[in-house]
Amino acid sequence: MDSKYNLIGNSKLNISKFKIKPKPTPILFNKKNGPSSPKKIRLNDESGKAVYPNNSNNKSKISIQEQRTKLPVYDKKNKLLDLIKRHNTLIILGETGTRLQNNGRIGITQPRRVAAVSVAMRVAQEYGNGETVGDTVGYTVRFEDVTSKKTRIKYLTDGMLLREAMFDNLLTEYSVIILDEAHERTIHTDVLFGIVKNAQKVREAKNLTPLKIIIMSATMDVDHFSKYFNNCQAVYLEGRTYPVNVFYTIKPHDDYQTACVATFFKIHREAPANHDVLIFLTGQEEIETVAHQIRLLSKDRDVEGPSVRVCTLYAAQPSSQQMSVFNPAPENMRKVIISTNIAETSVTISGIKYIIDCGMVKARMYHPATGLELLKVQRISQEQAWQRTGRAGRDSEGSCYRLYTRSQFEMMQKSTVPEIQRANLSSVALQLLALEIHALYFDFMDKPPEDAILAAFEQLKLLGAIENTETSTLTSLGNQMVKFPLDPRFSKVLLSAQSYGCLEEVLTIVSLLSVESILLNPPNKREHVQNVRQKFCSPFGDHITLLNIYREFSNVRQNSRSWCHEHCVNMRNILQARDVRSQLEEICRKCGITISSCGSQMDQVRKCLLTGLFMNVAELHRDRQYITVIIITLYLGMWTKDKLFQYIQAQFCMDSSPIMFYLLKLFRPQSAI
DNA sequence: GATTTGTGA
Repeated sequence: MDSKYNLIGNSKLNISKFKIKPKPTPILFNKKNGPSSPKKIRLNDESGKAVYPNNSNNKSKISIQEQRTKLPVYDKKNKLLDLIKRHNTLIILGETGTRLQNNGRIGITQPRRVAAVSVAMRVAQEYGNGETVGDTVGYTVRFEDVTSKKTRIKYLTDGMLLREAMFDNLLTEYSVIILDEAHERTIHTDVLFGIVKNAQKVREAKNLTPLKIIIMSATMDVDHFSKYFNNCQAVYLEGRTYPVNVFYTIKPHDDYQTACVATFFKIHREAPANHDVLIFLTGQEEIETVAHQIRLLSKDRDVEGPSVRVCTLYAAQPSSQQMSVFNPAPENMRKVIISTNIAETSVTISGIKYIIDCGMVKARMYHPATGLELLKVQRISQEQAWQRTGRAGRDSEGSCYRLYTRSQFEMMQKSTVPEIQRANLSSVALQLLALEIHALYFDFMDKPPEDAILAAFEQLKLLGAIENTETSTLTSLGNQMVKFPLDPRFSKVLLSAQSYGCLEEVLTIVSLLSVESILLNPPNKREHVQNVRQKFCSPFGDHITLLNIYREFSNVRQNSRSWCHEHCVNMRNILQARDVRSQLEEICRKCGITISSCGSQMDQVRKCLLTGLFMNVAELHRDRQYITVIIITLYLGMWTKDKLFQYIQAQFCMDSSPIMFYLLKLFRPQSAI
């Protein structure tokens, strides 16, 4: 188990013969005796978890039975089953599918939709008997429920199980809950920890069918998990991966972009053409500039080595471009993929021999005092570093170049701060209140900061979901808000819409605001974008502009793909908005809310938006900066938030008010109210 | 004067 990463390799590099602008510092790497093992124990069969179809095609043609016997877990199957039978809560380190004879369903959660769906398909296939997904083995994710009365093993996203828990906090449908990928510590998994733990306890006390809990994780920090689950038993499953040589730089390099380029060409000169390289950077802009530099330099006559295919990979990209990273390069060509942390867990690419890790990541932070979220580039954790390293050792031996020193590595945090400790908690607080739990007293594995919880309650109070911040019960408005799979601010806007007579419009706008941006802004087509969008622009603000775009999109009868292309609209995201919209519409209908349109009376829409989004109101200052009114008043220390709210409402109703109406998700704030 | 890591209901 300790020999997963061997440390071998040559530390002498010489890259000075390459011309790189700005003038490159030679990047020297050290071979150091790092930790002999990373923080991960994984079984290496993930063929069922391929994120994209291309990836699953390289599944070999051997039978399921043969594949099964080759799994590292195979020999330990009986021992494992025995342990599961004997313990009510169990932590499994490693990765496995499971089957268990019992009454009631087995629920297995995954952080991502694709994983839930593809693992369910694989397990259904394993089950045999000519069954298909939806029979004994099924899955439930948003927009898609492929289960039946027969279904005994149900895969679902962690967010989905959380939603189910809100209507049945004892999870009576299930006799076993398996929380997979628990080490990822998504907000949803973290809340589920407390909910399943409580359900197990209450079911036992009430003499109901016992609930078995299995936590599957790839982290070594078992003690933390075990302690939380009343010192339960933990099992290690040994994995199988190939050794990866790890190198550190001799001295620190602040300019990691240049260091990336230099290191790439060092590898490029030495390695055979079919050895692919994966580079981790923090964001779109960085990726595009490094890609540009590598493209230019690789065409330079003085540069030795095969020709290069440069692929970029980040979530905002259109999916057609994303797919291209899976196409193998021709025989005599090297493929280099430059990616954000999307390639860390969500997208798995085979054939990677080399990793270049810049050691940084862009992370979302939440500032409770102002209620604003921001993205900040910061050092990765050691766990993350090992995760990146591991992307090389999947098919064969590989190497990882870390663009930081050994001692910088040791200074890094051991593990990533769980999301729940750095997020806006208003949604979580609302969901817990639906279970009559006050978030301040919830049994978190890692408690979020108290001021973040209080800020969430403050927000819920301003929205009218609760009467005071100490309460554990919701108002009737709050109870309605819980029904929508949305940020509480958006739920509030939807529920106000009826009285403004504009639900038709608001359904669209809220859907567009709750998905990733539908607007693509390719840097080389800036003028085209401006021209083609002109006709959608509304003097009433960006929300109305978005509404106009959506309306035209839904009027396009044929070939919406080319329409999207022509108008630089992200097809994937606008289709997702359409799905969200119909889901929300359905929920409204079930609540008996009538859907009416305000025609061209856009001030109705804007007033309605304000009922939930008033915290984002900002003033435009002379230096063209937007400053939220909340920040201004907090800074001046004059007003309470209640007073602020009244002020904004009063201002809004006047005609020539100086207040700007501005949201975080807007592409170009332009509208004066 | 300029733009956004990644998930999820």
